Amino acid sequence: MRKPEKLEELLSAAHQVVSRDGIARLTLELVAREAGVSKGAVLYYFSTKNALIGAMLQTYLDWHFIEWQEKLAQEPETPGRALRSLLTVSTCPDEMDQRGGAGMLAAVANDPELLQIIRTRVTEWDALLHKDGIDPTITLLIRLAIDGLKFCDLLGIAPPPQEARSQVIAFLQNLATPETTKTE
Amino acid sequence: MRKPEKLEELLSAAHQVVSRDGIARLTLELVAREAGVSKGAVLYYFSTKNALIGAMLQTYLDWHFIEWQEKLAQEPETPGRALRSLLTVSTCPDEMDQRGGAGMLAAVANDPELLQIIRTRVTEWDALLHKDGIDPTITLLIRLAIDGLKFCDLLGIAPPPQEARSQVIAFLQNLATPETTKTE
DNA sequence: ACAAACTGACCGTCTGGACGGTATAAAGCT
DNA sequence: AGCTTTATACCGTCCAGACGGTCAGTTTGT
Repeated sequence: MRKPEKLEELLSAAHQVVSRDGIARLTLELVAREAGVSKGAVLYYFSTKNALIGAMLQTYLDWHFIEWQEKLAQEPETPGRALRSLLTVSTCPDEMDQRGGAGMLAAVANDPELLQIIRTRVTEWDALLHKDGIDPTITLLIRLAIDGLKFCDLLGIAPPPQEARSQVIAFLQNLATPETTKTE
Repeated sequence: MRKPEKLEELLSAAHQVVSRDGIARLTLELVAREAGVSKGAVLYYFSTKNALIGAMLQTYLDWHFIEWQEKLAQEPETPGRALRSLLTVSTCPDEMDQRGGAGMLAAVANDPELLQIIRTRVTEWDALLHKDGIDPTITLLIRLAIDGLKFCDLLGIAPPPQEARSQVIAFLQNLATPETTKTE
C-alpha cells in the first residue's frame, strides 16, 4: 500500500491543469479530478495548496540541477563548462520545464513568498556560474538570455522560431568558449 | 467633475496594490480603498476587472513605445538605431515599468487571454527591430537579454547589481553598433 | 432640473480547507 | 488459522470567507 508515485501523479496533474486551463483554474478540485481522485486525497498528500505549489517548484529545481550536472560531466574541462552545459540543457525544453513554468506562475499568483525557493536556488547556481572562469559580463549576458527565452516561451510572447533560437544558442556557446581552446 | 485623470489615479492605485501586496490581492475593493473611493467607483470606470487589467497593460505599452521613439530620435542614423535606443530605455527603469510588470502578472493570474494585447504589440516591435540593419541573431539576443532582465527584476530572482547590469548593457550597445561607424 | 459621478448594501459563486467516516492491509494476539 | 487492533489511504460533505459584479439610490456640478 505504498504510494510515492501518487505524489508524482498529482504533481503532473497540477501541471496539466495549469497548462491547459491557466493558473486561475489551478484549484484543488480540478487537480483532483485530473488525477482521478477526490479533493480530500490531494489534501492528504499536500496539506495545503501552497505545499502543492512548493512541491512543483522543488521537483522542477531538483530535476533541472541534475540534468545540468549530467551535461556538465560531458563537457570538456575548460573554462565555461558550466555555462556551456547550461546552454545545452536550455536548448531542449522538456515537459519538466513546463512544470517549472507552471509552478512559478502558480507561486506568483498564490503566494509570492513561495518564490523564495527559487531565489535561493538560482542565487546558488549563479555563484557556480561565476566560478566558471568566464568574464562576468558574458556570464550574466548568457543567464539573462536564457531567462528571456524561458520567459517568452512561458507567456507565449513572440517566442522565436526554432532556427533563430538555435543560432542565438550557438552564438552564446561561442562566447562561453575561451579563445585559446577553440577547435573549430 | 473631470474623468480622465481619475482613470490614471485608479491605474496607479492598482499598480500600488500589486507591488505591495502581490497579484493575489489585486481586488476591486483594495484598489478602491487605495484610491480612496468605493468599489462601485472603480466599476464605474472599468466595467470589469479584466478591463482594469487591460488598461494597465495598454497604458504601459503606449508609454513604453513613446519613450522608445523619443530615444530613437536622438540616436545617430546608423544601423542598429532601434536596438540602441531600446537598450537605453531599458537601462533606466521607471515606475511605469513596474506598472507594466504588475499588469502582466495580473493578466496571467486572471485571464491569460489578456496577454494577447502584449503579444501583438511585441510582435510588431520585433518586426521593427528586424528592419534595423543588424544581424538577426544579435537582434534576438538583445531582445532576450532585455526580457531576461525584466523578468529577473519582476520576480526578484537574482536581480543583477547595478554595475553588472550597466556592463551588460554596454556590451550589447556595442553589438548593436556597426563596426564601420564606431567612434570610440 | 438633469446628468454625470459615486456610494454602499446586497447576491451568487467559488474555493481552501476542516472533518468524520470508510475501506484495505498489515501486525499482533490467541 | 481465526480474530482483533491499528495505521494508512482516501472519500464526500459542509462551511466560512472572499470576490466580482449588480443596482437602486444619493451627491455634485452646471
